[in-house]
Amino acid sequence: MDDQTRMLAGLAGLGGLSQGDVGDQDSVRKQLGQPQQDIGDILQQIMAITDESLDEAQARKHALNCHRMKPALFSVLCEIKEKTVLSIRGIQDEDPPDPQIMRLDNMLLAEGVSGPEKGGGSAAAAAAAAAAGGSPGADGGIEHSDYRAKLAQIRQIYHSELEKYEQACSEFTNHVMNLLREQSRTRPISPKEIERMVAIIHRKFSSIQMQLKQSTCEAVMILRSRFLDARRKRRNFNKQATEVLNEYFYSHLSNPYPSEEAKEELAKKCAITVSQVSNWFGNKRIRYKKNIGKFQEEANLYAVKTAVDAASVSAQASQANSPATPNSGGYPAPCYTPDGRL
DNA sequence: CTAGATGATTCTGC
DNA sequence: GCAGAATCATCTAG
Repeated sequence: MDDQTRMLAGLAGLGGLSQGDVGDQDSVRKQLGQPQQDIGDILQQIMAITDESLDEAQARKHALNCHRMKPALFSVLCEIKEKTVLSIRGIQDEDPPDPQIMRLDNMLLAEGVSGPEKGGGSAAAAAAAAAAGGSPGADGGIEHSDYRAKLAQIRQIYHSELEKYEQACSEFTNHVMNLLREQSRTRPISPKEIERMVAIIHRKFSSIQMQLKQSTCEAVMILRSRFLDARRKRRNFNKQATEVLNEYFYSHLSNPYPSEEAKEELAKKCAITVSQVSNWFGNKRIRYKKNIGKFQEEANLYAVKTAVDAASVSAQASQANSPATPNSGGYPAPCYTPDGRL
């Protein structure tokens, strides 16, 4: 039995007919005794509403609302609705928060785009600046503020777009809700259905929002990578720092592995970080080993230097340890004479 | 502009 | 976690 027949049967039932009498629409019409206002006509009128002007439609709607058959039709619709809603239920279960959107939210929060205005942004910028390496000076500051400015720009665009979406979403939701409330006078619409419709709309808008979040994340990543690449924008250590490091290296050539304390001391002397000292020694060891010949001259130079220093120190305290390398094992020593000549 | 130098990063083995 | 090695990206002298 299709819906329309069921509806007619329902109406017939309401009109005091027995089920057995409901054979076809004609018999219903006959039994109702209203040939000029039969159900088919009413349905026809409902269908035609969409083709009419607003005023006509309003008038027609009013006429339908006042029609004596309206409550009966309404209850039949309710009955049909009940069935369909039952079949729909279960499909539309509450879905858990989208992990994708959660990931994007977390990232935007961490990058200081969606979080509180001051905290995250500058923190992220500071992190980027810190990652840029302990290169002290004006450049770090410029990069820092530049990064912050760019991030603020992204943040602003993100928020204005988000606001637009939210506004559009709430406007659209209101509009749909009003429409549904209005329609609920002519067809059965439960508050739950309205709720579900609102949820559907929100889902649609949140998928749009996800696109916004995604593109914002991409923008942040591009910005970030640009600034993280800047960490490779290195500065050579100044001459004095290189000298201090070389002095230590060549005077400890047998074991050019400064202890943690020695590294700290060197870092302080050279105004660089301990990890930079480690990098420097790492690079130096490998490059020295690879091409001892090339470093020979430099090695001799520093050997003389340390020898001279040692001499002046030993003049004051003859028992003091000479910084000159005894060179027992470890890296090959440069060949030099005690007076500094090759 | 280019080659070499140099600081930083990444990968691998211990 | 550290050191060695390879590699990257930039700096710098010519």
